[in-house]
Amino acid sequence: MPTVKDVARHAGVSVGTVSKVLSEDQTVKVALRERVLQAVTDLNYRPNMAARALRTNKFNIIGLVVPDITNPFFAQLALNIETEAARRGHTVMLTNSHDDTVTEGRQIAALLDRSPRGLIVAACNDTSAKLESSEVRVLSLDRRFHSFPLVSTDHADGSAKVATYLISLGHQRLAYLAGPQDTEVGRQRLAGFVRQFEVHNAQNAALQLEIHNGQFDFHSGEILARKLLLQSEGERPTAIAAASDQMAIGVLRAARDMGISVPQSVSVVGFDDTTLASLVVPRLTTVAQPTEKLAKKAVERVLDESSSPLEDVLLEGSLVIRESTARILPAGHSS
Amino acid sequence: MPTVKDVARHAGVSVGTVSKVLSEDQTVKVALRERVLQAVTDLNYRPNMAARALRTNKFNIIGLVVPDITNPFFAQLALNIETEAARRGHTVMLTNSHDDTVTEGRQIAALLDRSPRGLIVAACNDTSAKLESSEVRVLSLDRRFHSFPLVSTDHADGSAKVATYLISLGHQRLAYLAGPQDTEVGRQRLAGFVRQFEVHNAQNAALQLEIHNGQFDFHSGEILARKLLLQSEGERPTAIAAASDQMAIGVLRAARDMGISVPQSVSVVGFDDTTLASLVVPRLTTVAQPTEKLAKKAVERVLDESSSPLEDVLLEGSLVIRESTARILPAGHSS
DNA sequence: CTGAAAGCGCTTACAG
DNA sequence: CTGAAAGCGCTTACAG
Repeated sequence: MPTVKDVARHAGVSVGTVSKVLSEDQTVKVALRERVLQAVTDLNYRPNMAARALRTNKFNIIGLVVPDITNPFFAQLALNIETEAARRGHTVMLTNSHDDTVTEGRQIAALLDRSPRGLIVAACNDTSAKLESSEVRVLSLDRRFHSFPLVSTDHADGSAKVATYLISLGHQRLAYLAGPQDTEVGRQRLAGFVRQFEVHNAQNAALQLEIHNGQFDFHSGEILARKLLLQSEGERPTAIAAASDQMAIGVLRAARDMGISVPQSVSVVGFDDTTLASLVVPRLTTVAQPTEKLAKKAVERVLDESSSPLEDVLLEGSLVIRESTARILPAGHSS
Repeated sequence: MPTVKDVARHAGVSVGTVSKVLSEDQTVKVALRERVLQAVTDLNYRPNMAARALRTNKFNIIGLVVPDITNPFFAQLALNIETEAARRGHTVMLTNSHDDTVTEGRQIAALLDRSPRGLIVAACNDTSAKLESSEVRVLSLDRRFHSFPLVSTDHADGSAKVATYLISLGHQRLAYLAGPQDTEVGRQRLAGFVRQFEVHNAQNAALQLEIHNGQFDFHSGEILARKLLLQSEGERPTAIAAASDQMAIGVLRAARDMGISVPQSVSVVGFDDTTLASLVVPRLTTVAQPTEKLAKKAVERVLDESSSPLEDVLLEGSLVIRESTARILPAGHSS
C-alpha cells in the first residue's frame, strides 16, 4: 500500500503538499496539484484512514443504534441512512440494542471508542442513559435518546389524520389500540388521535372512542382485537386504529379467525407503512413514515458541523389508503 | 481522554508495560499488572482505536455487505452477525449493494479503506468483481462472492426436503417456481428439487413436474402462479414449490384472487422462513435457513486467523410445516 | 521482567 | 506558495 511519502516522491513534492492537495486546500498551485493527483492515480493511492483518524480524532464513520434491525421500519431507516452516508463518503457502523438499555449503553460505548463522526440512535425507551459528554455529535432518531435533538415523524399529526379519515367515512364507534405508554412514540400517537377525536366530537356527540393499551407487536394487536370483537355487532367498534402496522396485522388475523370481514364489518388502520402493510390481505391502510427524508435529515444534521442542531425536526407522515378501510352506513344512527 | 501515558504515570510504570497488560501479555508480573489495571479503572481509560489500528493495521471492525438490509433474510443475518461480533469485541460496518455490482465494488473499497478485520459479503450476483488481493480476510455468505470461501445453507438439500415432503403428501402434479438462474442460490435450489423429484419418479412414473423461471420477489411469484392456476383443476399442479418465501406469498395472493383455496386445492411451499412466513394467511410451510448458525460461523471464520478457511461450509436447513400444505387424495390416480 | 525508543501514516502550525 | 518537522496514541522489537 502506497503512502503519502510514496506519492510525494513520485510527484517530486513534500508530503505536506500531498496532504494539502488531498484535503482540497486551495493554496496549492495548479501545476503542483496536477502532478500530485497524477501520482495518486498512478500509484492507486488510498489514504490510511486510521492515520488520519489518529491526527484528526475523527473517522468517516457514522454510528447507528437501533433496537432491532429485523424490524422493517428500522431496516428501512438503516438502508436510507447508509445510502445517504455513502453518498457523503461515510460508512455506517450498525448496532442492535435488542431493546435493552444496558446493551444499548455498551453498544454506544463501543461505537464511541471508534471515534465516529457522529452517532444516530433510535433509543429503546425513554430512560435517559448517561452518556459521557463527548465531542461526538449525537442525534435521536424516531425515539428520543437522552435529551439529544430528535428527528422523527410527527406521530401526533399522523394519528390525527387517521382519526379524521375514519370519522369522515362515517364511523361513530372507534377503538384505538395504543402502544406502550412509557415510550414517547406510544404517547404521541395516542394523544394525537384522542385530540383530533375530541375536535370532531365537539360537533357530533354521537361519537364514541374506546382505548386499549398494548405493545407495538403483532401478538398484542391480536389479543386486544379478540376481546374487542367479542362484543355483538351493534356494540363493538366499526373502526379500529392501531398504533403500529404489526398491531393492525394482529387485528386482521383476529378478525379473520372470528369470521368478521374487513373492511365490510370493521375497518382497520395501522401506522408505519412497513413492507408488510401492502402484503397482507386485505392490504392495510396506514400512515407512512417518511423514512427516506428522516434518514437524510438525520445524516445531514449529524454531519453538519456548522449549524448547532439544537431543535427537534418533525416530518409529516402521510395517510396511505388501501383496502382495510371502508365507508359505513351509520346503522344505529342516533339522531 | 486519558492515554497510555497518563495510565503509565498514574501506575508508575512505562507505557510499554501498560500496553503489555492491555494486550494480556502474560510476562507482566502480577503486582504491576494490578497497579496498571487499577490505574485504568481510576482514569476510566479507553484505548484509542485509531492509534492501535495505525500500528497493527487492523481495526476491531467487520465489514458486512448485503444486497439490501430491507430484505428480512439479510436483516436476520445482520442482526446475528452484529450480535456475535459484539460478543467478540467487534463492531459491524454495514453496507448495501442495492443489488448492483458497481455499487458493491465501491462499497467494498470503502470498507477496505477502514482496515476491517475481515469482510463478509453476500454478493448481489455471481459475476466475479475484481478485488485487490488485500490481507483482509474475505468470506462469502449465502451467495458466492468472487471465489472466496462460502458459508451458506445447503440450498439443494433444502429443496430436496420439499420435494420429498410434497410427494409424501400424495401430490403427483408438481410445479417448481425457480429463482434467477444466474445466481448460485437459484440454481442450487432448482437442482436439488429436480434431483430429488427424479429419485422419486424412478419409483412412481405417474409424477409430473413443470418448472417456471422467475425472480425471487413477490411479484414474480404472483405472475407465474396466475398463469399456472388458469389451467383446469384436473390439469394444474396440486402443489407449488417456490424458490423463496416472497415468491410463495405471491402465489398465495394469486390463488386467493382466483378463488382457489390453499391448501385444500393447492399446496404451497416457500424457502427461507422469513418473518413474513408465519404472518401470512395461511401460514406458510417453508424451509428455514439456520441464520443464527450461519452468522456465527461466518463471524468465527472471518475472525479466526489460525485456520485457513479454504473450504465452503454448508449448513442444513429445516422444513417448517405450517398451514399452506396438505395431503391430497390422488384424484386422477393413473394405475 | 521492565523500560526507552522507534515508528505506523497522516495533518498542521510554523518558517521561509 | 511550499517544505521541514513535530506529534496524534499506540505497539513492538530491542536492550538491560
